Amino acid sequence: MSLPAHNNELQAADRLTLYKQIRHDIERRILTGEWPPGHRIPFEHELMARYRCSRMTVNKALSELAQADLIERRRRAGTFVRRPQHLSAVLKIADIRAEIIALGRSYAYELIQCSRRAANAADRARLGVRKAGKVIAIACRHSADNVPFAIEDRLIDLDTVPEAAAADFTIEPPGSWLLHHVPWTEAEHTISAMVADEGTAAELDIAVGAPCLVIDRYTWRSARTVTAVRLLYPGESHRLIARFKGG
Amino acid sequence: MSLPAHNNELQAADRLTLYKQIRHDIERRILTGEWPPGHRIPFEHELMARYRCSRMTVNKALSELAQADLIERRRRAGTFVRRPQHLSAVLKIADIRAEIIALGRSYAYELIQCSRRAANAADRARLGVRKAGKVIAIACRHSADNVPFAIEDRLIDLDTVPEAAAADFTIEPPGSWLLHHVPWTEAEHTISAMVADEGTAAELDIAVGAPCLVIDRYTWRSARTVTAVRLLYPGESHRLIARFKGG
DNA sequence: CACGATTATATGTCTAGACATATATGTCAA
DNA sequence: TTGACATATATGTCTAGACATATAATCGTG
Repeated sequence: MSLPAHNNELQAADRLTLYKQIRHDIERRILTGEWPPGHRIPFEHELMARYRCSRMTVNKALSELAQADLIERRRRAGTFVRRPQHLSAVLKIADIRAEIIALGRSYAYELIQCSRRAANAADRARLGVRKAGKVIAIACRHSADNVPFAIEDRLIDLDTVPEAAAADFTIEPPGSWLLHHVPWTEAEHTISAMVADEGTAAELDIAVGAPCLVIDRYTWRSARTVTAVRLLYPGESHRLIARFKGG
Repeated sequence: MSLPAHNNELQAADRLTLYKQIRHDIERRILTGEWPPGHRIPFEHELMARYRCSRMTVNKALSELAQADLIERRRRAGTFVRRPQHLSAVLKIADIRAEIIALGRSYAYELIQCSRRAANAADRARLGVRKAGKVIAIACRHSADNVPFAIEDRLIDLDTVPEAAAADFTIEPPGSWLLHHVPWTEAEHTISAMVADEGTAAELDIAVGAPCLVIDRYTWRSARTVTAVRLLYPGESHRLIARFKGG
């Protein structure tokens, strides 16, 4: 158990670079429970010997695991497997048009209403701005295979995104337009449920009183409000989602 | 503009380490739009000169930004600001007990039903397993300030988690127990909406026909099913959530 | 025994090199 | 014009050191 420790310790393919092999090796031991939470991972100098490499290489592997919250590193004490405090899922909310097309279904878009106006009190509250600027208010509907998929009710702050005044939202959904014209924003999402009132039921072609999933998204870009949107999905077409990390 | 370029280029506090200052500096330029999507970030050797440091230091900053999908690196071509393809939010689903306590509200837990049985067809479908093993089926309710907060309907696979047979779910919520005894699982979430039927309405103390948010979570651990749970939240107590990255 | 000062040590960051590798681009021939 | 080939170059990984820094453990002292 001494000579080619290299090959004994690693079971990943050789095509991976060394630090990635180390990272995956440690990740595997954590995820399978071989090293449970609280377990002290071998010191860097021990891993150097085990994998026959320099400390920087070991450090790169451990740094990435620490960044992913799988391990915790404490000076002088060592490196420990973390206990996940909360489930954490990555919720991917694609551009609806792209999402439907990616599902291989036909996409249709209808602009229900679009107006440009000075922000009223309700608009300002929704956008979280104080002074009265101009906004675009949009209502539209996304359909997949000619069945209503979601309705969208959106405000765009024209002070932040003046280019939006020139966009043609009869052709392009505002979400898609924004995604391509106002990149790298930050957003806050709130998810809730509601029952369809008469107007909603008509727009989504469902029964009054049927459940709907609501996603409210508020988007900004370095301290300036960009847009606020409410998306309504019929409850049965259950919504997405995905991925891991957690206990 | 030549001598202490160091101080000209960076505006972050000096207490940060150099590579973090570089990372934040570049991140800021991307997030404010100074460097829009597609923009080529200076080559590593240019950043070395700009920040007066070695290539490894620049590389560490850029590697982290690449890991966060803010930039894309292509050999021979250079490093470019990425266009975010989809909104991506980190949805943190805390242990309900911990979540309520963290909100400063009083937490109460009631076990409604708990039984141990051989998995029937419905159980197997829900857990995604083929062979018939033993399961624990649990129904319980979480309350905040004596108001129903969520009801939980859960199956635990005893083949994967035999220790669960010894747990006392009259005292500890199964989610909390699992979090502390079966760490580092993976999970898939589905979010949808439904209206309360009679039973649900009674358990959540809401009206029949009121909206509910539904989170279905399926949890596994290295190819073995751990648990499947359905959480029902009254729709008004809108659900959480959070954070950024996206266009 | 309690508590403050000292020391040892594991991680955090950084350097100045090196070679590997993917690929954009230019060159040349068909 | 096009396709095959060679070349240049930016990133990817790695090394063998160095010093910094936080802190666990130890030692001394009251």
